Amino acid sequence: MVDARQQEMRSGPPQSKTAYVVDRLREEIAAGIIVPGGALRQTQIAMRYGVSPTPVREALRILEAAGTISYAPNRGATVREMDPVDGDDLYSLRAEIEGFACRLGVERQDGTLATRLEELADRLEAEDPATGPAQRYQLNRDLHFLIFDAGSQVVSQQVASLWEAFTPAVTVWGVPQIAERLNADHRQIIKAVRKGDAELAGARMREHVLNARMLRRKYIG
Amino acid sequence: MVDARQQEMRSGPPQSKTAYVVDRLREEIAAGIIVPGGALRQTQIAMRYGVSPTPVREALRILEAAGTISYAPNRGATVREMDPVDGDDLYSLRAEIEGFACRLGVERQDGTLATRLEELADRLEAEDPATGPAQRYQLNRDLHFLIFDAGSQVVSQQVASLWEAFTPAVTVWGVPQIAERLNADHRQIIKAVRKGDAELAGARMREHVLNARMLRRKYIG
DNA sequence: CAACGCTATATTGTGTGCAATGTGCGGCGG
DNA sequence: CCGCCGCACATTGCACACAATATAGCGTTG
Repeated sequence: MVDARQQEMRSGPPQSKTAYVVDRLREEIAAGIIVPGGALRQTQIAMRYGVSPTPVREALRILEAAGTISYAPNRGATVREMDPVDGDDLYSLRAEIEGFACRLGVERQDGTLATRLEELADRLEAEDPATGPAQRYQLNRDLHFLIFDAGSQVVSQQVASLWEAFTPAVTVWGVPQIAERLNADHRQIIKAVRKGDAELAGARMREHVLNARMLRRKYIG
Repeated sequence: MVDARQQEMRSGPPQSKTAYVVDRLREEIAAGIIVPGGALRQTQIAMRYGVSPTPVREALRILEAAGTISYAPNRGATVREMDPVDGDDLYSLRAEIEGFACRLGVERQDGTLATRLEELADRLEAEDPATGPAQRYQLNRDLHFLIFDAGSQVVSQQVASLWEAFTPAVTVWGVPQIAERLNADHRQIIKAVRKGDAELAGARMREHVLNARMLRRKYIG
């Protein structure tokens, strides 16, 4: 047993090795340690994480179903690479879906939502830029799903599945100009949430995602 | 080896047993042979389909990621049951997504789309009601994805993943009044496709799905 | 009599071995 | 010298055996 694994699994309830491998692979893909197009050899991954190939295979199936990796029968898995057009399309789709999910969330919110969002936005803006994009990405994600979860679990899950197909998007939070703009968007959305104006919040969320699409094109290419 | 399996696998290129099990489970869930809430015992399924538990486990992971079944650690999988509110929410989400996907498809279509759609609509309306809803459901699905695939592969895949979470919806095609109305909707959408009016087609697709939601509530819910 | 704990059983979770499949290199023939 | 065939290796796919975990039923005890 490798130390790293026990470290990781110490916190929280004991999870299955399959779940553990899924998490680790997601992390490493998001962090760019495993590059798009790179082959994922199951025996190699198994040794790397100190587990047998069986849970690795299950993890790969899960990631494939989520769209994070692509799978060729008898030839193994590779990290999915996305051409720019597809990336734009996925952002457009996100804009539509998250606009809707946000509307639903604001319609059905209890009174505490806006306050909890502000707290998250504070922490997000306070993040030290030196810590890398991963932290900010995670906080951003939490912020979005705080709204969606207030609406409908099933809808929120579907949005989550869309984000899975999209892990490389972490990188946008590495560009200060982008982060600044997206944070400003968040504040506008939260204002609408506080007013309880679901239509407005939804529309702003939609614009927010379209902004992210535009900014990514502009600064990252 | 059970005959049934060889029968099934004879057509087309040899697929993995995991894929085979996924297909079979989907079928049986869609057909109502495996009822929502029903437990899915992996050893039982393995024997039933003449494979070992290993590919069954992988299939269950895939279906779980797709949202078709839900999974409790150490306690096994059950066919996901959807309460009416969640069903409505999912239809609403589908309306937004498919409206967008349809817009995209019509914008990017080549000249043959409308004709191919009409052909499918003809076959769908010609279906003998006695053959049960599964055939019509499948044709309906083909019709929808013919449009979506004309737009963006990645978007279409995301729509597909949403349909997966939704297999029990087959039943709507068992009610003649519903089928009739949905067929009429299709014709209206196809008219807009033929005109190349992406906005209109998208709006009609959106309405079409909202109609399905309403009809399901009225005749089934 | 009720509630608790324990044990027996069923089911899932993981590791390991081997078969099936695909890939790349080296030799053979043109 | 170039192309093709076939063999050896690497990798995936599947089956099976065993370990870990949850559940149900029974007996015991307050």
